[in-house]
Amino acid sequence: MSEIVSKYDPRSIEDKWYAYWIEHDFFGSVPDERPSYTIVIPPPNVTGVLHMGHMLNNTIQDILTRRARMKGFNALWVPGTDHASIATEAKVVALLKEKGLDKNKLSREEFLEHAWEWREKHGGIILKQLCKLGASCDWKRTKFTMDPEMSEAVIDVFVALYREGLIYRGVRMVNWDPKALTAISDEEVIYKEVDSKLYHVRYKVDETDDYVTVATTRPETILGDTAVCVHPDDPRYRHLKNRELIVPLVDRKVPVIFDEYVDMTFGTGALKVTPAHDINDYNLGLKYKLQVINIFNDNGTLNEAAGILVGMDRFAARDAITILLEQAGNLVKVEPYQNKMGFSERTNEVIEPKLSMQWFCKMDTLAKPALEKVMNDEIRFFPDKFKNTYFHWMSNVKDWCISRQLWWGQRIPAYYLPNGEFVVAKNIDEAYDLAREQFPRLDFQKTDIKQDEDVMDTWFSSWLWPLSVFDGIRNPENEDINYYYPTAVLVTAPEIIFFWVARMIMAGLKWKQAIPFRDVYFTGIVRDHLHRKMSKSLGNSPDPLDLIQKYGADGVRFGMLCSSPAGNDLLYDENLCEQGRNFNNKIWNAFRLVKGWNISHEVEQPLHSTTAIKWMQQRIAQTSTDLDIHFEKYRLSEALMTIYKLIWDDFCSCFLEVVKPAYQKPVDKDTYRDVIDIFEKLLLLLHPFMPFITEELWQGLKARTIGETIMLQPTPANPGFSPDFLSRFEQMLKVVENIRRIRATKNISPKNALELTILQAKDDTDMQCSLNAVMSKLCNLSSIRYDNKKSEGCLSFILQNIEYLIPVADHGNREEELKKLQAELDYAKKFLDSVTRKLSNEKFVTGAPEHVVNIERKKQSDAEAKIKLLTKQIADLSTCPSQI
RNA sequence: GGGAGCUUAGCUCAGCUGGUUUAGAGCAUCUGCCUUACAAGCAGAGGGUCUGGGGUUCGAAUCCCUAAGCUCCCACCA
Repeated sequence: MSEIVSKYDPRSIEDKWYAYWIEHDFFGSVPDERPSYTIVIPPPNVTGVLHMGHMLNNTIQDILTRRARMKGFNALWVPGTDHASIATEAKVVALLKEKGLDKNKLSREEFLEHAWEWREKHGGIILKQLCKLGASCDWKRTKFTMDPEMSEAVIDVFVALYREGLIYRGVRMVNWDPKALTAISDEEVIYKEVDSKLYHVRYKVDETDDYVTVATTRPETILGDTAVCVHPDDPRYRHLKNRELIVPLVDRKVPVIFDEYVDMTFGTGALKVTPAHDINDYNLGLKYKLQVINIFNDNGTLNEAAGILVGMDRFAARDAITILLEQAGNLVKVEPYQNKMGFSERTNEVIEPKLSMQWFCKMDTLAKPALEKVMNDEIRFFPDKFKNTYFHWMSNVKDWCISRQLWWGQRIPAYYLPNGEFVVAKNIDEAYDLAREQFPRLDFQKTDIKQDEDVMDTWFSSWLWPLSVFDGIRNPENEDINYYYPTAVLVTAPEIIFFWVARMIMAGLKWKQAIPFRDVYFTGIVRDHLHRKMSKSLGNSPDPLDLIQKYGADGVRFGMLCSSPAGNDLLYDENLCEQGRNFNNKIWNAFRLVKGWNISHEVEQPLHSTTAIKWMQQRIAQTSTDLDIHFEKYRLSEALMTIYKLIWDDFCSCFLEVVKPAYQKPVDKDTYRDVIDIFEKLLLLLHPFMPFITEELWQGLKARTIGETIMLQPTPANPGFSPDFLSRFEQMLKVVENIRRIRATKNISPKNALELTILQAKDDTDMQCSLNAVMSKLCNLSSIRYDNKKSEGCLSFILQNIEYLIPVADHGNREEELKKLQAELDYAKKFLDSVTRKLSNEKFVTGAPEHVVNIERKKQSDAEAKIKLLTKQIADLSTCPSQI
């Protein structure tokens, strides 16, 4: 125990306990008889550095894991990182550039060496940062999506799916990233609204002096035009049947085609067709067998096929072409135009639709069962509104482009023979054997076989994650996979519901015939208090490690969780962490108080303590029940708030105030024992949310032996509670409040004892005596008297139709008192009115259920009684000319 | 263009199948206190016609319609 001071200092404590937990392997898990509770981490990119989104996401996972552990599950949280092909490769390329190295001048092997070196050096940063947060991952099980056995599983899956016909190779229009020089999937394209221009360009009709004007946002693609399309019903263009047009600048003759695809109302109703550079044009090209002219190099510059401006970048070419068109008199007009453009998620480069040979994974047969499992709630989404999103996407799912023109990743296991034929196999040896078998007449050596240059999409390894971390692909019946799978819950962001969540469900059903997780908890986006997304470029994202340094991991965890129901964005404000830190401090000081007491074996346990202990125990039992419900529904912030109030309001503000001994007096041993016991239970309930301070105090509360930890204690047993007792206690606290209000308004020091008179027949039941004892302690009452008539010189209040009197020397302003009473009376009358109106409505009395009517009747009689009392008070006060 | 969701106190949010709701919480605010655990605190107080308008019902924050504002997702409109 460090020196006890009034300010809690997490820094001296957190690292110590984390090291202790690691040392004793408390996070570790191996299969046993207990039920399993598994979470696999959404693997952060190896390039990643901890940001606020990770903080939120991983705090939630840690809370769920720790809670499950204490609930008697064999809980396992599997950590790991993702190789993130594009992001990492871009990073390594940039780093090499700094060193004066050009990726293109390196061999594949050389580049990969650099990449691995980079990942050895920097790849684990984010996981170390998670330790600071208190993450209770089983680090011995840390996986990386490019670990040899993980990669092997990916290759196995590719080969198997290929043999089943679910993976195929084909020429398609793909989203090309001219900066990263790779195709990317539809999900990696982000569409943004941009201000651009609509260019109206005229094409000469061959063998006439006529012109046709088309509207385009991309005049540079004119160089690749191979047709102009108009609507068959468009009267403006009927005369163009069988005509040809001349493409400006390149003087190519192209046909006019007629297709209903064209929107007659847009622009001039004539559409230029560039099959190589637009998906719709491509489709038209297929339909009308148009020539396909690719005018771009992979890096987005014009190639030889463009004919002019060769080598110029596509955007520079746009300006150049515009000028050329204008000079030739073919630019009719240019107007401002808003349209959506696709950008690469990774490089933010404008996507270029490009025709290329790629590998695809067929989705429809995989998607169908995966859709069902969510729609029938076998997999539950929290919040469930994401079911709609999921349904929509899964019902219209398109094939997945899984090849990437990169080096960092699992290389496509397709092997090409010199003549262009290929086989798909796990490795070169198998490929060779297979090729021999399939092409017996071909003459080739093993060294003639060349593996495909491309790697697979990162998500093609991540979709296997819940299986592959347990080696469930290569070894489908091993002990781990059968014990830990399906996992309990996936905690992730809604942005990757298609990238990842949907595909994991498909993979789980395909390879293990079972769902990968029972629940999915979608976190929101972390925003600043101005509702702006936290981002590097805005500079509004605090460094989580700085926050931990300032407020402690427990404080930050509190801040993250305090206001973030599933699916809701978290409006982060440093103020929340401050609240968390204050809470730490509050608990810390409660601990100081209790541990500072002298214990006496002679003193009897006072009645007020006995009563308060009984109450506190029952409040804990009641709260435990609430917590179970909150956790079941993933209402984590509500769960935290529930404990927060239990500790701050009930335990500190009320309970400790009752049981704490008078100044410099000792506490009796029974009370001490029970207080420690109660404190311990509270720490257990709080532990999943604030692991460090709870461990520190739990260790200090009683003598513990090395190797003990709060982490592995079971949550407190729930002995049940009496709602009647709790509500009586609650009412007593209302009396306390009123007495305090009188003290506050009349400036009566808490040191001056007061006499309380209750206008009621004497109640000396055990229960009432107990409650009175507590009340006396909390309000510093010298006596509690029962009477049937009012004495002079008192201030009074009414609760539950019982009048309470406190004698007060300074009687204060009678007018003011009258005014207050009158206001209270008015309120009561109005209330009675509304109740009476309800009750005199025959339809209500006959229509409403009996218990509802009874409630109203009770309200009515209570209100009547209250009015009577208030009226009497007012009469007393105004007839008595000068009280006291 | 299609779809989903949101709008309750200054802020962030609860409010489950309509009925102990003339609406709760935390934070913030205000007042009084450096009271012998804690000023990162204690005690007390104020604050909302539940976005507007209609409707259903004995009864609506809750269900329906409608208007406005905001947010997100999906889609190949040049």
